[in-house]
Amino acid sequence: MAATPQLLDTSLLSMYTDSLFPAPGALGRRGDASEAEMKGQEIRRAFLEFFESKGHRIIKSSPLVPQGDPTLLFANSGMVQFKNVFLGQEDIGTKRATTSQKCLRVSGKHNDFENVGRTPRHHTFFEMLGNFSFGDYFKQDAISFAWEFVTEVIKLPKERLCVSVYEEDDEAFELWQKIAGLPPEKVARLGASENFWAMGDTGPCGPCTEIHWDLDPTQPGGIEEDPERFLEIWNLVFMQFDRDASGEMKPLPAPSVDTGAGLERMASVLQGVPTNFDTDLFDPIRARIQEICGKTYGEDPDATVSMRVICDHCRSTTFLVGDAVLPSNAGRGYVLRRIMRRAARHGVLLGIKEPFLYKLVESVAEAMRDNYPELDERRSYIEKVVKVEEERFLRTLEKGLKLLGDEQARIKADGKDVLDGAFAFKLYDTFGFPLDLTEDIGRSEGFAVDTEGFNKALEIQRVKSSKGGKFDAEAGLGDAIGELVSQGASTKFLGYDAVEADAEIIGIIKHGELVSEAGSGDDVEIVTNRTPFYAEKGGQVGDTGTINGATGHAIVTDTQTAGEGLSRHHAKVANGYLRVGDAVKMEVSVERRDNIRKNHTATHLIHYALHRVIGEDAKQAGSLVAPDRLRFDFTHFSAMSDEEIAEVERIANDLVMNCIPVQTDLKSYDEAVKSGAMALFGEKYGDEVRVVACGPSVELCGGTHVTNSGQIGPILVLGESSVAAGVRRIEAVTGPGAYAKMREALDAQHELARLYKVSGDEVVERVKATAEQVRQMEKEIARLKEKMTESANKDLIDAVQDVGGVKLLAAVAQASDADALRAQAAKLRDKIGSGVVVLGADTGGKAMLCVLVTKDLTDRYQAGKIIGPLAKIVGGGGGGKPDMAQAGGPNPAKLQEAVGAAASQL
RNA sequence: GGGGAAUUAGCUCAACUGGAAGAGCGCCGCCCUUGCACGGCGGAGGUUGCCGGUUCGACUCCGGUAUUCUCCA
Repeated sequence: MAATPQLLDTSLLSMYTDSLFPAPGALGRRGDASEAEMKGQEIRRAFLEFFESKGHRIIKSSPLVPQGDPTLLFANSGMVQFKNVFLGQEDIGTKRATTSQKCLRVSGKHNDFENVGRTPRHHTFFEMLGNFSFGDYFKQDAISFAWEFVTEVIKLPKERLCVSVYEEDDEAFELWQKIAGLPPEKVARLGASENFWAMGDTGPCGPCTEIHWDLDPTQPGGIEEDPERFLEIWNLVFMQFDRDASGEMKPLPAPSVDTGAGLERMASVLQGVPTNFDTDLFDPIRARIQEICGKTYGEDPDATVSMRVICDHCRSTTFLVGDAVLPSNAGRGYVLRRIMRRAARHGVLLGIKEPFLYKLVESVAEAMRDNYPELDERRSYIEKVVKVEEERFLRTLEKGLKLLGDEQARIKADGKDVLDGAFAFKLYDTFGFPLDLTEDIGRSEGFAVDTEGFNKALEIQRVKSSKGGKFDAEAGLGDAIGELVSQGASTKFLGYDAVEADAEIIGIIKHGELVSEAGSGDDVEIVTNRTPFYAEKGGQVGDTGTINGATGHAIVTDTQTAGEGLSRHHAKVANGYLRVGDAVKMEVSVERRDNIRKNHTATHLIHYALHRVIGEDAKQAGSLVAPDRLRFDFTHFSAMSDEEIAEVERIANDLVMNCIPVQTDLKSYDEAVKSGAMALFGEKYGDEVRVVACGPSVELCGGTHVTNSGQIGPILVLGESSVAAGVRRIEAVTGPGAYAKMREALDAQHELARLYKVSGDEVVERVKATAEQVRQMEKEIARLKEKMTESANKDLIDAVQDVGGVKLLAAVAQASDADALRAQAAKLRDKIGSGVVVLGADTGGKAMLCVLVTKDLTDRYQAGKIIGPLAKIVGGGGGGKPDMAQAGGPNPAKLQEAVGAAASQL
């Protein structure tokens, strides 16, 4: 969202290069003794308390991973968690809010993350201070609040401030002069690209106004003349219009305010330091990096850039892992991996030779402790994740170095000094070896890299990838749902207490469009005002069942959520027709739902048992609760031992056998967490949450459960496996499914016992003994075969003939397969010392031939050449190496003829 | 979601255009030997991830599948 300070353009770099790399001694903060500089934490607190005093509620930062918003990878501004509030789809019980929001930005027009560290103010991770009005106050108050805070609370000198407004926003232009007393030349009118904000092509939008800090007041001119001299510190967005598809802007009935001020740059201004990285927010991190690499920040320009990169990236890394993101090869995890690898790469540039990023987690936690105490709690876990990923990357680099070394030898042998761009790309694309590292090595080893070829290959790959994007079959569905939502439709869920209910159809979607009626055979989405059907959420699959109306009935095959508070029933109309407005009776498939309940409660018990057995670091990383099975993914760095799995299963079953009632309470989030409920981190919860308790297992959960653990029946863990790096999966069955599985296993055991004629508990020993017996017998057979071959060879050796001074042994032998034939021929070859051996055999109706030539003769006779014509005789083909060849054919009757022809081949 | 790779002994990895599955480390046994990565000899350990196809013959080629790595979105 643009409701944020825009990150400075890289062009600033050239202008302020000098201040980017000041002499070491010059790094001190602004030395005004008259005015104690504010610490980052003090700025944050002052901001929140200031707005609290103006009637705002202080709200916690939401996690970096936005909930229920697939369009956004990460929270990138303060307003993200209030999106639905601004749209009027959610009520949080206050019209004024203020936050310090953790944000992450890795791409976008002004902030390619490759720039981070090279400029004074680019970050991937940063904090945004904001105040929000949801249809309450508007421009006048927003401006006067901001001005009061800037000039009276943090006391920035008025003469170094100026503002900008949207060129058509006369109202804001006037207000600044009136409220702040700014002369017109200090209020710049800027165009839409700078000062007009929109959430998307349609929807809420409006003008912005920004407060800027003059970096060099000795220069003449204002923002319009010299934009790069001014540092934007606060952006106020006035959500004023609603833009429709035609581009027409209608005024919103209750205009809103959304503001954002970057904490890091505000601190840099208040502390009088040249870059955000020099603020106290980074003190412990900078100190630790210097300690690790033994270099001094600010001394060497390249090293300083590397340290800044690491400063930034270790914050992103720590917070991302803390919000349950794991490094992976797709989506959010991939972004995390790239950030970490870039940091690791800069570590190498600083001369650090081993994993070090994980050591910075502690420093980040220390620097952010005041506002994010949870980092301390999760520290050991975060460190573990980071270290594992760093080690993985080092392995990747090693592999790449080896490949590069091989290729380097090759180009040197060819007398070239340019590394193929395609090879550099392959190294990068397939093995994750960074291009800049390849270039570095080239520089020291004396070869160039064809970067043009590299970029070409990258472009081809990019086009190929984006073309692969799946056609969005549900695109129309989103629009239809949106229309229903805007009509104020919502579905009340009754399924905690009921499995059937009367309801009214409020929407039917067919082929992505809203229709008024669905006829027999139609595949549709049916939306009702209330429903006992559980819509897939939190891993629990959607319910199935039937919807019956007076004129027809439909079979529900799945239920999904559709945006805020809406459920859609995927159904096929079996007969008759259903219409919007119809009163219907909705019935959930009870048996299926009961099995889901069992599996869901069992999932909680397993989760609890895992914590008991392998510790609190076993964080939930996903789950599936289906009628026939359950799956539970959790973070853990090694395979579980059989004993651990057995222990988890035992604990879970103990809880079942104790028949513990399951209690569900509605509580406030804070109250729930205080009472010890397990909340998933990285998850956003509403103010009121459901707490599901079954004995010692207490979790926040919106799913459906049994009423007593005894109803679950046996819990049987089927296996434990790996899903991704650092994530393990447990699969289990319960109730009837578990019983059937156990019955099956016992039946198999009984069958084995019967076949082996032993009692059930002796089966394992008996099978072991039998396997050993088989092994011994196989050995004995091999020994006997060899003996037989030897005696057969005694006869064959007499058949040696002399062909032009070369010994030739050509004969038909007895052999069961090609391997045996070859072994036999090898024995004969060793016996004759020098010569050619040609053996044929009938192996189960197939003709096999084998030709061996002793090494001293391979320059005159090649086994592969000799065998060709012979193979043709038996109707097949073959070949091999100079000293050994094999062939086969379908005609064993001609074996004698083939072997006889050998002499003529010499 | 789409592309590129990898999967061989307990571990790390070889095996050329399809033609006898190997090395180093580890393990077991024996010998030698009072010290640091001792040395020597011998041995066990393999359904080459799984399923299918092509071929006289597949670790090798083709298709599918699983897992891991990696790039792009």
